[in-house]
Amino acid sequence: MPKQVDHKARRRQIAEAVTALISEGGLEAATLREIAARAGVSMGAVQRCFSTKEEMMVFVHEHLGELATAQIEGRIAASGAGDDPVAILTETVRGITPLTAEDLPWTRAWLVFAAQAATDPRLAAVQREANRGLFRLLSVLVRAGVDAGGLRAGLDPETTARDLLALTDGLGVQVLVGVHTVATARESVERALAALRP
Amino acid sequence: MPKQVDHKARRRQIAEAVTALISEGGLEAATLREIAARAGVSMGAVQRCFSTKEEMMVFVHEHLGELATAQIEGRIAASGAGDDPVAILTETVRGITPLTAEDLPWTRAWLVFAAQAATDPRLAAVQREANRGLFRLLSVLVRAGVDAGGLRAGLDPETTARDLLALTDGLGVQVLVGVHTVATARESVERALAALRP
DNA sequence: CTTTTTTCGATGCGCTTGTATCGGATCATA
DNA sequence: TATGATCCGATACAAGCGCATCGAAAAAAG
Repeated sequence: MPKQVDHKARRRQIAEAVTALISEGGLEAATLREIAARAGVSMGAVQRCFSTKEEMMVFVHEHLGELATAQIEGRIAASGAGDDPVAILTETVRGITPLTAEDLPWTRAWLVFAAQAATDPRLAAVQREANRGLFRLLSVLVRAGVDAGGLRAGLDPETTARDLLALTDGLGVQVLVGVHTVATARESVERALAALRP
Repeated sequence: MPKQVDHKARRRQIAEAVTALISEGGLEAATLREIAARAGVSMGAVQRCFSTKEEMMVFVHEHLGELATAQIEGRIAASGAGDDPVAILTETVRGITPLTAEDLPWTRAWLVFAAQAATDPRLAAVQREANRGLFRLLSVLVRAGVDAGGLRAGLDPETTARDLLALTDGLGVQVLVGVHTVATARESVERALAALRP
């Protein structure tokens, strides 16, 4: 048997390089040569991990989604939410909102991918599925929260979930554009969450 | 004197071609050759209107902003709002929200430009100024509405304006991604506006 | 009708991109 | 240690990009 390399790890490593490049200089800055240089590997290594660039972009998109999921789960665990649906909902919403300056890089990358997905059918499928998954999660949490009495009665789960997603996405855009700051975004999302409680 | 062409009109014509191409295939679809073909002129004509492509993109960005302004003013005039700040606020917010399927093309183009502005300092200045203008307008309208009694007392003008902008931007993203539809976006924005009234 | 100035459409150029190719280095196995 | 499959890094290549150039066409002025 010949030399063995950890493909999974390498793909992640490359995905992080792509994310960093995109958040700094947009899609056009993410060329194969720049990606290889940033990831610290050769161009040939990148080509062996992804047979085409489109396949790479799909993977990066999915990887970004997984990072978001990890961030959310980390928040839930760290907050000791247990199985309180309201606490889980709170941390989930916080996890997808730019709350500090450290969140700006992935927020920029997320915006670029969202724009790309709006005009590219293949990425649209990935983005759509990720967003629908988030939508379903929030719906379930809102319904459970209402049933448990932690949220206002009469709250429609799906409407509430949709509006929460719209708010966090909008905050992301507005923070990047400079109308909102991370501080006002934080206040805004806390106010929206507080308004759901009885 | 030699042949004369209407540069202003041509620039608008090219800007509309660029917007259409971007809303169909993203930034990468907007090459000089495609733009010229779509606008029905030669590549040389495009080059005489804009000395560089970046200058063209800035103009297109500004043009998109002017279209939005025109759409808002058209709504205000058509609704017979007069000088009622609440009615003007309502039509302004509606004007920047994707309410029907016809709004999807410019929503896509707007998202692409927002993403581009997040990573390109020159476009960022344009986008930032446009958004701040909108923010100031909404702030003034909210303050006037509160003073006139058409909006809830105790409403902070700047906070309310920021949140309205975040909502409309978020609705744009979510509609394009497929979580919201134009119908639910319409309901959502009307609900948000209704919540401001006393 | 001639002249002159601007616009037009086309072509060429240098550059960068994504992808394909290939000899040599590398390491588990026999 | 010899072997042979696998990975590496560099280079080659075609395509497409934005931009520059140039002769021909067109129209107002003499």
